[in-house]
Amino acid sequence: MEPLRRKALVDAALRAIGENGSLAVPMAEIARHAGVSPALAHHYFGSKEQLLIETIRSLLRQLRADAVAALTAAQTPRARVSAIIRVNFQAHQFAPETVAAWLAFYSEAQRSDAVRRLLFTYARRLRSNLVASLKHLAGTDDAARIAEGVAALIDGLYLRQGLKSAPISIAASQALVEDYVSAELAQRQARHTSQETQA
Amino acid sequence: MEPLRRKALVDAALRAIGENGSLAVPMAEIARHAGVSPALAHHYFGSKEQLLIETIRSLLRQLRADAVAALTAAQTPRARVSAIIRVNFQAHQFAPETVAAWLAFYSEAQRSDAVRRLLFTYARRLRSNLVASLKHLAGTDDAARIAEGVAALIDGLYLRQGLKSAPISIAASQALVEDYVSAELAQRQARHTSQETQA
DNA sequence: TTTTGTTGATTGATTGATCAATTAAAAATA
DNA sequence: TATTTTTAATTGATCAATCAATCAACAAAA
Repeated sequence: MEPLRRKALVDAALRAIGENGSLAVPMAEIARHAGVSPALAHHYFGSKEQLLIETIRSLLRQLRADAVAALTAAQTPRARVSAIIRVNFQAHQFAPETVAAWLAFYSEAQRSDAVRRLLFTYARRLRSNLVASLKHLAGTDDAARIAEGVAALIDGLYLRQGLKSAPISIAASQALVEDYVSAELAQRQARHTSQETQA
Repeated sequence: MEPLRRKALVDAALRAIGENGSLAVPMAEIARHAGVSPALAHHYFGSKEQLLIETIRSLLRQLRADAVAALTAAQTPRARVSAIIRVNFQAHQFAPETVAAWLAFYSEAQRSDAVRRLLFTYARRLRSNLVASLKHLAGTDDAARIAEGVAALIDGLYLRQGLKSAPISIAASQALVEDYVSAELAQRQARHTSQETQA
């Protein structure tokens, strides 16, 4: 029973948080979503905070699995970059409830060290993956800079999607990031070429 | 007394929210920051929600004033774009307490229509200002796309700053956005030139 | 019988909001 | 000016609601 209940409660927490747009959703509501009593949620997770942390872990685990799969399929460095971008814009990542949950977690990171560590670890891995691929396409400095830009763009587009007043679609958001990478690489290419011309 | 108290309470709310990283800060703590009793805060604002809304209004008002000043000083379209970017990266906008408050407000926008409307209005004005200037430098479609990119970049860099695990400085963040604009405009220029060559 | 799963009832703490009471300031009146 | 009256400012005390957490009790399975 235990693994079943744990999964059901984690899924229920994500759903409840998404619906509510806040981590301040009562344990009772989460438990109701999972079809159990509030007492049982405490029995298995000990505290609300622990359940929330497990919920974030579950989100990140899924994201990582998707990323690994996408990266394995990609053959060239440029394709790897696109794969990373694509994973972050996957449909279920952009589902309103998921976006709402992410936003709530980011906000919570300001108070909880544990949550901050989790999000930080994810951010580092994302950057690391991006830099590794970009290094084949640009110098170390440019790779780091572009990686930071891509990560910020993804976060920003995510945030704006969360406001629902989104002026652009998911596909357009993804295209915007792709375009950023292309423009930056092209600009670097041009700089490089002009330097050779000058020399 | 009334205007004095209102201002003191709004400032106190911003500070308390920033310190706490959440809108869930008790009215009593906000009142304490302002040196008055909790009852007085209710007396002047009626409810906690109203005080929070006035607090956001105050933030947006300041930002708008800064933007107007910066835009007035800028002479060329490109300088206007830089001015808008610069204002958003002003030191006091990046103060930890301000970033924390912004994040909390974004999260709150998912629940409160009033808050969402306020943030949406600000986002629309930012976009409008950007597009107006960019139209002098690129076509309508490109202008809209680049404006969205700039806005998303600003939001994303802001978000990442909020996690404190910021790998890059404020100046570097600002430079990154500037570079995005330059790269996009250069890419457009290149596309345009090659088309002429082909023709 | 022992272990595991499960819940209803309850508790203790937090907190937004209210209100009667108090003080201080201002206005009106003598 | 002095006195009374009215208005504004302010607070301590308290209420009512919410909620995480606990626990004793019960059911089911091993």
